[in-house]
Amino acid sequence: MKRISSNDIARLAGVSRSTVSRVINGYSNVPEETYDRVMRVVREQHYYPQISGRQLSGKGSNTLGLFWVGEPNISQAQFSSNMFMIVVDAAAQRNYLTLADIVPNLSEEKYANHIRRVFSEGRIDAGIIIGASNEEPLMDELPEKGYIIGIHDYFREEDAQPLRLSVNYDRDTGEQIIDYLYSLGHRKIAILNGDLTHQSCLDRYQSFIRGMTKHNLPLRNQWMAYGGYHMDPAYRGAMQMLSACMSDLPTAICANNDTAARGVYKACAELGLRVPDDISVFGIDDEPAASMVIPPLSTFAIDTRKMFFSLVNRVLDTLEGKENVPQTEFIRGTLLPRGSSAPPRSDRANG
Amino acid sequence: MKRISSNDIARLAGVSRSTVSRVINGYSNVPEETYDRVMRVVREQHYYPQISGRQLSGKGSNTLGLFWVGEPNISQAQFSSNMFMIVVDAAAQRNYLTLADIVPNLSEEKYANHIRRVFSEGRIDAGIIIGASNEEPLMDELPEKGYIIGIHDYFREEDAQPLRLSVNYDRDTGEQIIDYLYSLGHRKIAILNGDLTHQSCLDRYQSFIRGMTKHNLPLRNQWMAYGGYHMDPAYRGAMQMLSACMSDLPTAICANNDTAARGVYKACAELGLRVPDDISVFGIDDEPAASMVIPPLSTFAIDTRKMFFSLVNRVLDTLEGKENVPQTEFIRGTLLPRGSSAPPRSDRANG
DNA sequence: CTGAAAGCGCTTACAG
DNA sequence: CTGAAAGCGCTTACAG
Repeated sequence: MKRISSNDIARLAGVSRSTVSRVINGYSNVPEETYDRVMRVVREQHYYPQISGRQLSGKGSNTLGLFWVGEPNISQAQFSSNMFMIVVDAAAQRNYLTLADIVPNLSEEKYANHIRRVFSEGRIDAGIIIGASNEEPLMDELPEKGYIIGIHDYFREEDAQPLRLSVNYDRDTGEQIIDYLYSLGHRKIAILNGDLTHQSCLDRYQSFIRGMTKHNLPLRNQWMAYGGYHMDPAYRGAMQMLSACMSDLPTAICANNDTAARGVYKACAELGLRVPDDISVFGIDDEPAASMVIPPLSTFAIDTRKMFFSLVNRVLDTLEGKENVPQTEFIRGTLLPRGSSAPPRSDRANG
Repeated sequence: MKRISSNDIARLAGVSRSTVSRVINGYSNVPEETYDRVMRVVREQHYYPQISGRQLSGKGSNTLGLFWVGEPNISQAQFSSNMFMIVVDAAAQRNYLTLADIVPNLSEEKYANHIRRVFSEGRIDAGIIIGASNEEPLMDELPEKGYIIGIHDYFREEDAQPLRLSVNYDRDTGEQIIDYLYSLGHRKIAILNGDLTHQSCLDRYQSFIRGMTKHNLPLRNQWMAYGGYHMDPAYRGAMQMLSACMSDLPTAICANNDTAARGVYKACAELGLRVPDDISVFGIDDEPAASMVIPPLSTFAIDTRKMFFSLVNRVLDTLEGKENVPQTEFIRGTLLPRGSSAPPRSDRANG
């Protein structure tokens, strides 16, 4: 497979490589006649300059990195699996290609090196990172080295870094859910947390607490547990929590996301607790399945597309030298009550 | 951001760039002592050679292209959205990065050029293509130009092309579904097709016909319609078909995939037809929601992961010069009856 | 075993 | 307006 080079185009068009380059890059100092002559040959030959040559002479790669930190097999978490395509789409709309890589974690040096390598080899102009914990040192190192990164779900108020951008979830998600459950009459509410080193989980947890405190609701240890992001850990967390307090059950339980809420459904079914008759269940995300489960899951809808378009656009703005690009943005979600939440039984009996 | 070059490493290690290159590339003719000295500096400096330099001197990019042809907003079709991540994962397992791009279609020259450009610029060593129709001329042009491509759901028996690989679905999917429905007692079966220029849809359609013919079942025009891949077109297709033959309804309806089957659910609900009491419904794919809808959807489970691992591995094998790599593979699926299919009412009344 | 040199395909001051 | 030349960061025959 012999590739055509700018030399071939130059020869065919009867000009020098310099001129070919000027035409390709749309420089102004080329007379129309020359431009047309060169451009015709370029089109005829389907010529596109080798990116390696371009890059070596100082141009960018027009490529956005996308690093997924975590399990690649996310069939259970439908919500996450869309993120990939949304980032590619957002980048494509600005004429960037997306170079994607998956690493299981960042704590092992070899995986962190994976990311260092992609930046260092000059394959990408900037990177999007999904799944990094808020304490990940690489998120300091990369921007310090001069690389522009955009991190999903990451917030560091104290030390801003001009080259580190992020996008975040509503910080009062938990409070909004508690407010709603409170308005239904719930006073005994349980929380199933995610991984608190992730900003959103911490925010949600704190915001649940804020809501509970505001309404003077009891914060009981046995009504708090780890549930994670997937069905299995949430199922186990809910089983353990609920079976330990069968004599004094909460009337509602809030999971860290919809997939975890489905784990709660499973635990409830197994313990003979009906949703929402015996216990109300809330998720977060509004993943496609949320409206299809029985009963339809009450949740807090997240606009993933909006989140990643905001992040990608701000990263590319920064890369292209735009000034005053906001470093982070909190994308507001929407409370979306469905059949899985109802007034607690005692209330309904009374009213 | 000043990057370190092989020159810097050479200087720090007291050798020439040639030797640095030999060490980096693991050539055998380097004494251990030299190797260690250079490698220590490489590690200390977190040095990774610029790919543009490497590529220009004739090395590959270690990158696999991934081209998605179609709607980027696939929130409705959960099944497809996993494909992206699976390809990235499969490539990562073989130490390739994945360069992804989305184009709405291939019939417009500008989008076809998008793909030509990515290959031509030397960004990728080979490419995976999802969503190309079986008649797409670009699928001939690319391998003829010397590019290795792996196409999802593409089959051309007549003219094989050594550089064109593909992965395909079961060719008797439809027949297996018909066999099962027949065994339940169904004799009046309707089909909702997808886009017949896509190999799988054509295969499914032909295989439905084969099954119907085998069992001497009637092939009626009014029991065949276009339903596509998404809820809306399937809903419309089912509405139109069913409302046109209310006096002589089919007892079962087969959709082209699970998402389309959910459109059929919606149409049935609207027409007052109960699933499966009045009509059985079958999907294909076994997407996550299939087991969650009410009633749980009978379907034909596809192992997407297996499909794409087969495709990616064969493409990379071919790229790496392996001999006798199979050009295509048909990945068998599994019939998965659930609550949405049952014997037709007349049978149950009788039996 | 190892260095000096050529070459890969571009872009961009520089000179005219 | 345009060409010749230098330079980007690698790898790889070639010589020694």
